[in-house]
Amino acid sequence: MGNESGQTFCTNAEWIGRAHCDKCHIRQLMLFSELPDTAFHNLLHPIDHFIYPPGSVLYEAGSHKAFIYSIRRGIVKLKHIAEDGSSRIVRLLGNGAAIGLELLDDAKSYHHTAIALTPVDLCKIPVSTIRQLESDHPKLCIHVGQQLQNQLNIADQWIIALSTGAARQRVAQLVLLLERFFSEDNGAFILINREDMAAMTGIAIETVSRMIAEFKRQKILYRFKDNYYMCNVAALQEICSNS
Amino acid sequence: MGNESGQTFCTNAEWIGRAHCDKCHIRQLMLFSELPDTAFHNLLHPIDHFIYPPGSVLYEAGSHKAFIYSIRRGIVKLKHIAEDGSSRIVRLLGNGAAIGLELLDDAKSYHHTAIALTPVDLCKIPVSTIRQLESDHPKLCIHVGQQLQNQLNIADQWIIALSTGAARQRVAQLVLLLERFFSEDNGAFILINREDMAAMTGIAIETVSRMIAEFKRQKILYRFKDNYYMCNVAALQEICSNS
DNA sequence: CGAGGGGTTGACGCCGATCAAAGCTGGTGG
DNA sequence: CCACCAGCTTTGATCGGCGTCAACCCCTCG
Repeated sequence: MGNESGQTFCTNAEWIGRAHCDKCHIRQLMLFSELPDTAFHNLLHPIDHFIYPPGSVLYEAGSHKAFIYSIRRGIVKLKHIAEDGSSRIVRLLGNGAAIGLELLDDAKSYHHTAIALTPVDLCKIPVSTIRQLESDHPKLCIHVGQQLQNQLNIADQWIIALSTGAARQRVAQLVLLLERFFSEDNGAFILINREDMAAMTGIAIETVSRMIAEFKRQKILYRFKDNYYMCNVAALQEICSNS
Repeated sequence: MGNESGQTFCTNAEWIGRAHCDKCHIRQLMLFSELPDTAFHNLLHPIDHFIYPPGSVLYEAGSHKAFIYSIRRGIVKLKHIAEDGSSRIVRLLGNGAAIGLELLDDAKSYHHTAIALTPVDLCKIPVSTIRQLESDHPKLCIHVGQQLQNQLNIADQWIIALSTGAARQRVAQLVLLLERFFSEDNGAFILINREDMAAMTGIAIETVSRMIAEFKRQKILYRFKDNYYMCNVAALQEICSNS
């Protein structure tokens, strides 16, 4: 329902350069933690490092690329687009997450469309490179498993918290989720737009807007600076648990 | 919202015996496919084989057991129970699936309550045994990954198909799901009860009942024998795609 | 035969989808 | 610097769908 804003022109990623995993200062947070530095010499296909602006489409559902993406910094939404054009966001993923892992099993194509929600700093890893590293270092397999388990936990939460109950409760859960996962050091977080909120909760844009506006009027949610907001966690939890 | 029917008395599993994985005729379908027969000699803790009647609780969310379950035959529902007693089913799993895998990562406790929906034939595998096998046979790790990827796919479908759209569409999707995954050789499948359908789709029992009754009246869904039903797949798909 | 549990159906009221219109805000160009 | 515009958000009005409460049916089991 409605086009992805900016999708048409924002795919201009900035290439930062060849990735140097052996010197990566955040590797312990990423897919390749625990691999020795030497693992990255003599890779068949190189790993590249990019920064994508918000709105960039990293990949589209059904397309046949062959890359896994490891998110260094930023937020990516995984979206399902139905034939009738309506869309549903099934997951948000942030720092340290890996996306496109379905290629390692099904091999055919991506299951979702991945779009940058914020500026996204990531490494683009050829599937063949993953396979090479996996065969040299079986431990990598464990980390892939952890990534999957983590995404499964997120998916379950999505069902339980964002897809269950009345609209007010779902939106409250959504704000709590943004607060928990995406707030900066100061505790403030970006309020994503209403269209995305609607696609995350499965309710209409106008209803989402009404709920958010209501929270703002009640000072449960208030602007901190620019598009950064803060919220009253206890009040939101109260709303969620009200039958 | 209502007790689990039969939950109170049905936990009397029948112990079939010590599992002999090396002689298991369906091992290629299970978690341990591709492991050599010798892998199962000298296990620290034994693997047991059970049959649970419908309604049995395999484990409860938050409990601290230390077993993975590999389903040989039957259907298990994974359920989340909220503090207010309402519940949501997040997944159905059938032949060849492994449940309780979260113990391999988080280690603390189960994330859901697992309940047998049909008679369930399964093997109960101590976590320590999985770890032993994993360290001896890194390949097992790949199969755990496949299980997780598969469950992630199911969870995504749950969000997209069962938690999105109008009640009629969700129930149609649910019937299609039962038909696809759980029909027998003759194409018939068990119609689960309305309470479970409601917990799967997040809509009220009465509304589910109305939709199912409507499908029956329209002959889109009809009794085959006992509690086995068949359905008109094309008609249901039509209902799903009607905006 | 009665009791009880699940399924179905009816009545009613509210929540939320939809259509419509009016703010707001940031960006652009005169 | 201001006017204008486009896109997003908010708000209003309306109506249908669905949750809720309640009654009734059907089947099974004691």
